[in-house]
Amino acid sequence: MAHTCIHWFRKGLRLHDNPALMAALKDCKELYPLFVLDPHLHDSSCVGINRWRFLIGALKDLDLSLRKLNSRLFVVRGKPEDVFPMLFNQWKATRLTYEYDTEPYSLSRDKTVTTLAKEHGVEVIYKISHTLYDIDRVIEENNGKTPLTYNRMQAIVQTLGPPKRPIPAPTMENMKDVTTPCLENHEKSYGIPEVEDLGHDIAELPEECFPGGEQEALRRLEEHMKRTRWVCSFEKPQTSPNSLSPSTTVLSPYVRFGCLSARTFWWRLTDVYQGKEHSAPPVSLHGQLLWREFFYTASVGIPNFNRMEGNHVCTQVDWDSNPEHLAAWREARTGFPFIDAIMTQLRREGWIHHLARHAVACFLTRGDLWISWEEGQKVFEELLLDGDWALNAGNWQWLSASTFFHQFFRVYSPVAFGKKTDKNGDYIKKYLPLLKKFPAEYIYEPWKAPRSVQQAAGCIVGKDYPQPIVQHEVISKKNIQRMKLAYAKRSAHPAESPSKKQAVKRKGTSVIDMLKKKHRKV
DNA sequence: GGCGTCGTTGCGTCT
DNA sequence: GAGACGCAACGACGC
Repeated sequence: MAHTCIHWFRKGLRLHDNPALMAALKDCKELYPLFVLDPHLHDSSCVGINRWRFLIGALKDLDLSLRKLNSRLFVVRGKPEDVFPMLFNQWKATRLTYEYDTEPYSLSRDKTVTTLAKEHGVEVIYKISHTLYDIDRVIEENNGKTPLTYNRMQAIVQTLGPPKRPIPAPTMENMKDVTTPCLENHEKSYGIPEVEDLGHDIAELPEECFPGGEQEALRRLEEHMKRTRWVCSFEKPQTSPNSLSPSTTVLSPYVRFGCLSARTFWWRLTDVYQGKEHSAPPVSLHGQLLWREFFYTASVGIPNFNRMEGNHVCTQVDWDSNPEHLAAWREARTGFPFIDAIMTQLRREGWIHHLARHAVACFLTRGDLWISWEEGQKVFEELLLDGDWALNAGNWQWLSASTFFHQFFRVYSPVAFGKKTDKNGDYIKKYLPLLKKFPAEYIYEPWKAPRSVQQAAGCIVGKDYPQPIVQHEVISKKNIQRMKLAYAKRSAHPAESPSKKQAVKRKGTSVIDMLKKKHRKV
């Protein structure tokens, strides 16, 4: 039987390494490539203008690639549970394909849509291709426990072997019996939205640094893979958070939207490494992909992963609620030029270096402002092009020393850290031109400059640029003590403690182990 | 259960 | 300029 198939693009905005799309093309007579603008996911309150533009770029690129295969992309607005019953009927669909996703919202959404599909007699096929591995399989391999360290993660992955090889994009040969019924008013009914459609003010549209789309992703990948020596010697901690142009690949937004397949990236790196001495995880580029896998695994295995409450591995901390401080951080007016420059770059370009994220995240949480990592998570979710649910939640927990990382006395200085890689403060001057004329010795702490120096620089601290909102030397020491207290409370309540919890869990499974042993004896 | 080791990327000071 | 050390001492994991 020849199928009428809807392939539902969500993440996975690409043609290469797209097994669900290939499954759609099997025994297919009519193909409807679909993207649903879901109000739950595509809302201006949680998607910043840069991310919205990136998505639109990715969709336009996808449509362009589909046209080359005599097909088109259909964009439909609405809740999936409303959209699909309508489309199943209208298109007389017999099959629905999509790429599996592990986010809690995606899981519940897909469950609902699958039920609806069954009610309409539509077969559902999904494939795993967003992550290197089947995440459930990773947890299973670890005896059902979620790995909480990278080392453990590496050990599991070792037993699983290398990830599957990516598959090529469909060709005209795959499409020879397939048509996409398109009407003349396709643009009107199923067109791709424009940037202004989400209600952002396009007059404030910053310059686009990282255009979305699969073609750009593959171009960018190849551009970097040509740099064999750089790839082989790549060590993340050695790259600079405050260089004037990115010191890393900036492939993360493309991997996040699935414009670039993680497996394609992985195996392309393997090609480059072939026969050469090269760096290794956790610091290598392979290592970076494994970090992504690590946080995806944690996000699947740990309930309430994006929250402190109800998250049993997360240290419970009595964070302050301080709307003024939070706003100052978000709006780049903390009075610490290094922090403010990073937050400016984030808002303007949608990407900041990983270590820059560390600096501002530590500052917001355990370092200085003592504000919940969940607040930071929201801001990153909105502004980062690569804002990924699992990675964002995982890294915020890491940096706030709530989960995974526990050496809370290692605090990033908003003054000293940036100096290590940018003594003159060129990065600060790029993003905060107000401070352009400040001499290098005061650029990280302009409030220390004598009045005459401030006047000569044309920028008075307290008038043109804010006073620092906290005294870092004093407050960071105090916060280490507060962190210590939070940890003490944690170990005082064994049920809340992750290690004890795991122990309880182990005890629970030991019953099963006993039963197993008994079974073996029988 | 106890103990030792290790942990992607801190800072400031000393040599 | 690079490396070692004290800071005060965390949890996860493995044996």
